[in-house]
This record gives sequence, structure tokens and C-alpha cells, in this order.
Amino acid sequence: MSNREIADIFENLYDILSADEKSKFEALAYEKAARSIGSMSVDVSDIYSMEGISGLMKIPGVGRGIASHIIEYLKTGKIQKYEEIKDKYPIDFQNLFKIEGFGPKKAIILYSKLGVKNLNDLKKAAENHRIRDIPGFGEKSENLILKNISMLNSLGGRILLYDGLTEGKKIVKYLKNSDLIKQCMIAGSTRRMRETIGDIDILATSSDNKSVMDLFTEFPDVKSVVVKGDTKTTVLLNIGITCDLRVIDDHSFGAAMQYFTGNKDHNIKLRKISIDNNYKLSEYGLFYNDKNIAYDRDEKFIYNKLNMDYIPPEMREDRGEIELALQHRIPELIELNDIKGDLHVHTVESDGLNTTAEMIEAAINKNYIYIAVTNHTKSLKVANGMSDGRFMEYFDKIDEIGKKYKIKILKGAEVDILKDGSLDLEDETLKRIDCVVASVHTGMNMPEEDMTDRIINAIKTNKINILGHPTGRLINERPPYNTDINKISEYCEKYKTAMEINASPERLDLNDENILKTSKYNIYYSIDTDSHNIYGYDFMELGVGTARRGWLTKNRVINTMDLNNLIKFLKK
DNA sequence: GCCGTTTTCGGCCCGACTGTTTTCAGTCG
Repeated sequence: MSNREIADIFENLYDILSADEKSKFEALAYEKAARSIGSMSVDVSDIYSMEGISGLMKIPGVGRGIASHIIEYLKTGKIQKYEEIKDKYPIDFQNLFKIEGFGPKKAIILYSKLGVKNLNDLKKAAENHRIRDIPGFGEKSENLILKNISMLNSLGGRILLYDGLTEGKKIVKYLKNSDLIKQCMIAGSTRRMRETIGDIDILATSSDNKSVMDLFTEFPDVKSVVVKGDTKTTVLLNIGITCDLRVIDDHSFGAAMQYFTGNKDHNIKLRKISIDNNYKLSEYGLFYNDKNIAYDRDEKFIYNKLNMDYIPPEMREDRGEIELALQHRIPELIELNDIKGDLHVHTVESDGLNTTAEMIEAAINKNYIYIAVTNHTKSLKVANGMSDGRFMEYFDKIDEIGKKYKIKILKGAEVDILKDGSLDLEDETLKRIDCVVASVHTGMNMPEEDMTDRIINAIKTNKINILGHPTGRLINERPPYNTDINKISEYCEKYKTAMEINASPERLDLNDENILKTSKYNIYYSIDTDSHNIYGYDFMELGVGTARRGWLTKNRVINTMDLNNLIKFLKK
């Protein structure tokens, strides 16, 4: 019984109810509840068993009515209201909505007139030209439906942050190259550093919108143009997601950045606060008596005018940051510049692609003052894991190489945590290591209790400094191990073991939610790139972004320390 | 259906784009 199932039901109720003007606002209520429940880390069944209906009613957007639906679902596995409405409209809304420009009203009209229930029905109806004669539709919308159905196949869903960020930067650079454009920046979920990106939002200012839109649609990575207007143009990119470009007047740039960065819930709350303060907030400015007081001002001005601290983009998810800002308690988040080194790096000795010297020189180019070289240990054969003997020889080599450089090379290893929680190196070897990263790489499907014990046993050896990629998930590929993250946090606190925020694009592990959860404990974090070549160091931006999404300050992150303090920490 | 320092009723973010209209409805973010 998961929050997801309940959120999906409410999401479907929203889809169906919002087609009817009379139940528009009731629909919105279900949507809000769905978003709340879908994003909660605590299980609603736990809330109900501990606090009953009043506990459920504390969830934002959940009142007595929706709370009763939740209880009904927990008890019977069904919600009567949903079952009835589903019988009336047996429509596969979720898939139909993947068609650009297709929403609840059109879905219900085509169901009642033509019996269209799903994508297949829709395609057949369009192919047989039965849609063009329905009032409100025409030849163009029929053709668009066919075009968009075929386009669906080339859409890849959400892509990794790194891929979105790379493409976004490329587009910004391309646009900025033209003298048509004054300011240009990435907005949306990419700017908020969400771990996956559904589309790229870019904002530009210009006095010649039309030419900018032409330039944009001529960008080489554009596969097709979805919509093209004077202020907004959407294109489909070759990488399988869409990109929105909004062009606005230069004087509105601050307000527009605020608006287009989102997220939606954050903005809705901000607009309500604006109204309470007799302002009106839009992408064009902050208006008081129809006068734009945010003319030529930045985002910070807008937040401050609303009596709030400035909220960094990565925090804008409506997870309590607005309330915190109103109390002027927004923390000073860690920044990329605070990072003084990387404590999880591989070389050719195990499965890296660059030599130790190459990795050291690339770290110097990043202005780091230390790195830890952490190759795999023997049981990880697929990664050319090193035996104790090879480590000892390698450490002699590092002592030798280290003399040549100003940067401090810490002797390290990414030690496998074996099934019983013991470490994959002899004590003699471990004693010589400055920085021990310990990670699970095998037997990932253990039951929760066993996996939790396994990791805790490793921490209790008191020989590890950093718990590597603590949940083991791979974005869009592999779920996290079954663990009790709270229990693990308790032991990390007790044994001064830092939790890793692994910055490689497909990991981002811990993720933002787990950082928010675990940072209640008095524990430290290490933001590492897990680089396997010299380019891997660039992933640090993603790790810091993830840490900022988890509201972390610099003093919680060990690789912001100077060398002396870091060594003190590593020695426990 | 939810919500409340304008609190138990009357609101519920706001503007752009498109297609089908002839002034607007539906959709999107």
C-alpha cells in the first residue's frame, strides 16, 4: 500500500472532474492532495495508524473529505467515488494526455461522441477522419493528433540532469552569440537542479523577439518546432525532450526568472503572499496599483519586497522553504567554490581510464588542495579490484608521486562492504589508508533488515570515513537497496562516518530527499564525483546542486574543510 | 473539496498560444 497508488487515484479524479466546469475547483483540490501525498516521505498508512484521521488532515490539501477517501482505500483497497466515476468514464487519461494539446475536456468529448478510450482508439478515429466533424475540432486538430501520436515515439521521458544541463548550456551559448540578445539564462527544473529533467526552459531578453525565435528554431539540435509565438516557442530536441524559449522585455528579467524557475507550487504560494500584501506578481513584474515596482530589479528584490529572505532556486520546491524565508531563516547554502577537494576518485589501477598523474593534474586544474585516490578492492573483480598487496605497492608509488605536487594526495580505497558487513581489505592495509570510502556493490536485493545490519556492521568497524553511494540507486535504472536510512544515520553520527553525496549523473546518491531526512542527525557529508576519468570532476556541480536541494550548509560537508581539519576528521 | 491574522462562506495563480471561432475555449507551464 503506497502513497503513490493513492496519489494516482486522486490524480485520475482530477483528470476526470476537471472536464466539468462545475467541479473545476473540486478537481483542483484532488490534484493538490495528489501532489502532497505523492511527494511525502512518510507513508499515509503509518500516519493513519499513529494519529488517525486528524493526522491525515494535517497533510496540506487534505481535509475531512479526502481523508475519509484515504481511510476507505487503506481499509478496502478501493474508493467508491472513484470506482463509480471510472465506470462512467473508462478512459486512459494518463496516456491520452501525453498528446500535446490534449486535455480532459477533449478526452471526454471524444469519448462521448466517438467512444475513444485510449491512444489506439484516438489514432483510428483520426485516421478515419471522424474527428474533424466534431464541434470544437477541425481538420487541423485531427492532423495534429496524428502528428503528435507519431512524435510520442521519439520522446524519451525525463532525462538526467547532467544531459539537460549540458544541452541547456549549449543553447544559451548559441543564443548569446547573437547580438539580438541582452540576457539569457537557464530556468525551470534545470536551474533548480532536479535530478531528472522533463523539458528545458530558457529565458532571454531582446527587443526583436521575432528574429530571436527564428534563430532559436534554427539551432542545429532542433528536431521539430512544436509551437512558435512572439514570446514563447517550443521545440523538440534531438535528445528527446522539448525546450521552451521565452523572450521578454529586459526590464522584466528578474520577475521572469522568478516565475519561470518555479516550481509551480512555490510560485502559487508566492502569488498568494503577493495578493495578501496588495501586490500582483506575474512574469512581467511585481505590481502595486498597476505600477511595476520590480522594473529592472532582480529576483532578490521581489522576495525581499514580500518580507522574505531570498530563496535559492534549488530550494524552491514548496517543501517548507517559503515558511522559513518568512521567518528569515534561510540557511546560507554550500556553493561550488567551497569545495576544496574530491575524496572519491578512480584510476587505471582499478577501473578508471586515466593514470594517477593525469587525475592529479586534472584536480590541480580545479584548484583543489587535496584528492583521495580510491580504487576498488579485490572482491569487485569486474572493476579490476586490487588485492592488499597491490594496494601496498600502489601506496609506495603515491608517496613517491606526491612529493612532486603541491596538492595533497590522500591514500584511499573504495572498499567493498561484504555480505556480512565486513570490509574487503586486511587491517594492515586499512591502517595505511588516509581515507576509506566503503560501499555496497553486490548482493543488492537483501531484505531491509539484513541490508541495514550489513551496512551498520561496516560502520561499527570504526574503520570507514565515508559511506559510498548510501542507497545504491541508479536513476531510471535501479531502485535503492532496502534499508532503514534513519537507523544508518544514527550509526553514522555515532561513529563519525560521513554520508556520501555521490555526484555522478546517474547516481546523485544521497538524493535531495534523503539529505533532508538524514540531516536531522548530527552527521557530515562528503560530495564526491566518483570520477573514472579526468572529465568526471565536472560532476561536482551536480553534487553541490543536490546538496543545495537538501538545504545543506558548507559546515556539514567535509570536503569544504582545509587540509588540517579534514585530516583530523578522517583520523576520527 | 480545501482553506482561514479579511475564518465557516466565497474564493481558489495568471498569461500565452492554438484552433475554431467571430469573441472564445482548451491547454500548457
